[in-house]
Amino acid sequence: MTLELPVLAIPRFDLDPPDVTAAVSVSALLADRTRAAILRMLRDGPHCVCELAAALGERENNVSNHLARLRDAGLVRATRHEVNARFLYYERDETAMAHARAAIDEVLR
Amino acid sequence: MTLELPVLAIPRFDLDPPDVTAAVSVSALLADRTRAAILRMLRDGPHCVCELAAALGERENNVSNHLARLRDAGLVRATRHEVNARFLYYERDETAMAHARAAIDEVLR
DNA sequence: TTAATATCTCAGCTGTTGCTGATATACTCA
DNA sequence: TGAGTATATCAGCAACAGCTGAGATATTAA
Repeated sequence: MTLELPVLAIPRFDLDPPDVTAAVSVSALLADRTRAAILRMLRDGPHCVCELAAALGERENNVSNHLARLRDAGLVRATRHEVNARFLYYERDETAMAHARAAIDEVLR
Repeated sequence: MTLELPVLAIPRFDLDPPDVTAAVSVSALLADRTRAAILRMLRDGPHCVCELAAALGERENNVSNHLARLRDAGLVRATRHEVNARFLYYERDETAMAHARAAIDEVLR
């Protein structure tokens, strides 16, 4: 398969810059091993901070910080456990996740 | 819709950390407005550095730097124009783009 | 060959981001 | 109520990434 170039080399200087702010915000969140792993782990169901921290070998306050970033972005939310309310279980907001995916797809598709 | 939590609050400390290195690398590339916009613009066909720089309001050496990052990652490649070989036209490697998308989908899906 | 254009490379500065350590809050159980 | 557990918050430090400015290479046209 061969490259399709304009017949004459006449650069166009009237092109509009695409709006990629949504994709960039989401990517910045995913561009960290801890946050990406958290989102991947929450695919399989809710987890509390101590479970995530243990699995990732990270300190809990560190994981908590990253969860705060994801919470601020609306990608996850927390619920206290009914039986033992000292555990905060985090789960993904699947609607927000779908939007995030769509924003990145707009660039990569 | 209600949150599905374990009946008893018994944290699991035997969970495996997911491998998210591919998704993190791609996201780091997308987490920059210039690079994301370049990839989006190249969706519509090849462009030379000066076109991309003009559309984005960025300096050409800056855009060239970002293109080098995308090239090193295998996401784009460059070809000199047949008629006027001083223009380097960049195009996406759609196979690499598909892999990038799959890596991110593994986290967001 | 010389001048101009298009692109690349890189050192140095700077703003951003993640981690650490300390402290605060919330909940449970004795 | 007090001790212990789970989580949150935040200031300060260190590492990293992007931009600038300068200089190099490649191609074309005069």
